Amino acid sequence: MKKLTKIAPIENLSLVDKVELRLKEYFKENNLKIGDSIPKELEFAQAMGVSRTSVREALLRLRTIGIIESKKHRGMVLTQPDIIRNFEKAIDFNLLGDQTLKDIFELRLILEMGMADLLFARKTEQDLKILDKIVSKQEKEEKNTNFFSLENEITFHGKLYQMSNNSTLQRFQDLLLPVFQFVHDNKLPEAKNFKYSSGKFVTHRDLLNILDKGTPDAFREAMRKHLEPHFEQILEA
Amino acid sequence: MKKLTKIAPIENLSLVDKVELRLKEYFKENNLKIGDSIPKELEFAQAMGVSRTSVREALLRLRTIGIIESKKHRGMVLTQPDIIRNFEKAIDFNLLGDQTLKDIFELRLILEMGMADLLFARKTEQDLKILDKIVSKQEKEEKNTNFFSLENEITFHGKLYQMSNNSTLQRFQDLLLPVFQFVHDNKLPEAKNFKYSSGKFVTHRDLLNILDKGTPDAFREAMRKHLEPHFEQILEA
DNA sequence: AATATTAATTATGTCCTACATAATGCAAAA
DNA sequence: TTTTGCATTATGTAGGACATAATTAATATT
Repeated sequence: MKKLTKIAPIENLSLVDKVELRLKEYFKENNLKIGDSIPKELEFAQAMGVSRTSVREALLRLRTIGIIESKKHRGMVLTQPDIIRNFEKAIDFNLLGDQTLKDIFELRLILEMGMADLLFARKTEQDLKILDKIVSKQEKEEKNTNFFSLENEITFHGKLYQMSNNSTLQRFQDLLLPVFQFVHDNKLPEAKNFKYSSGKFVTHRDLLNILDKGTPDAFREAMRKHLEPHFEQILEA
Repeated sequence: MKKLTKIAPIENLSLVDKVELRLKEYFKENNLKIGDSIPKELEFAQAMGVSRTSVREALLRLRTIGIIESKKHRGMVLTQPDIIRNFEKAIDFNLLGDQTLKDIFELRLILEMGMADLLFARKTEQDLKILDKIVSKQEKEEKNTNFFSLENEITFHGKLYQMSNNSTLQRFQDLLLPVFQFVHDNKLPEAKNFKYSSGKFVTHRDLLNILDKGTPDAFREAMRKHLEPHFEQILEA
């Protein structure tokens, strides 16, 4: 099919798309910040020469993302978008495809491998005590076994995320966990009775001891061994 | 203030919130998957006994997130949500607060520290050649200097993300980069003329050599040194 | 004068009806 | 068989009306 080189493409933005772009320009031109009030729906509609319905639909997009918040009688203000919220909804609707699930599973592993320096910089005595409690409880339940328990993993590692003192990371992990668990339960059928196949077995106790008295490098080495079952599965794919 | 224990809380979900919940239930009850068609706006409105406008607002939320896609004359289908898209918009509107920006800056570092195993598992000869070109070009420009260049960082590390073969991570990085750059340019005033303060200087060439012939552990150690300027800044805060 | 109550106003939330528009399907003509 | 024209379809847009929660102002009570 030969392209028509003399005919320019027709702009096919919908009216609501255009309104949204105009809103963005308006916010930038006026240097609006989080917390600032913005004009009313009717004011925007009149200024743009469109119906309130179209303005409403554009604003509704921004509301969904979290860029604005609206109150009856008061109007609307700019808010900091919650960058995790819509990720939550995607998961809630069970609409992530296999490839994305796999990506997220890997992303979780990458984060676990990458957070050592933050943990060492930000650990407190209180944190270590709580971790000790978690590990002691897990040791009682497991009794010298190498079986992999996802629930214990989630408890221990969840605490590590908390210790990072990075709230975005924590919120992100709250979402990664269900995905991780879903993939683990449904897509990796051999995982449930998994035993460590090679190398030294690194327990949560080992990790905690290093976190208490070791170095970030040593922690990374140990974490890699600890996560070996998962790495084995994804790196062979 | 003593709670009234005999009075049940008033449900204050808006009508559109309720419609959204019903839609979610409907999708789950009918086991709908990506690509499946869903009923028309009017059909939903009639079935739920609400106006088309309220259904439209609920559907518009889902459309914004990417859960559904609508076509004139054809109706709507379920799609895999693009989990990165709304993150893009948050950045586009310049509405992230300082704390979130800092979190994202750290998140980037964590990802860099964590991706070694994927790189080693998925590197190709082609990848290494391209990296060699990138590094050679950078070496020509720099000529035995320890100055930190953000642009070179972005080029080199961007290629690493690509090599991970994890599309979510790549898309995520496309977003992290502008934030990283913004924070670097605007929030870390000392960064522009930064020199390495301690330890052995690890270049992109060093990293590439290890990636070619070394181990993931060695790569992690080297990467940590390479990223020392950034880590210094966040870990002292 | 201070406080409580009521009324008025405000701006978003919801509803309804009508029409516009892009897209598909079908029938007729070439 | 291919092209054109028309009818139908379902989302997109418009405009008006009313509902509702929340704020402000006015009035009544103490």
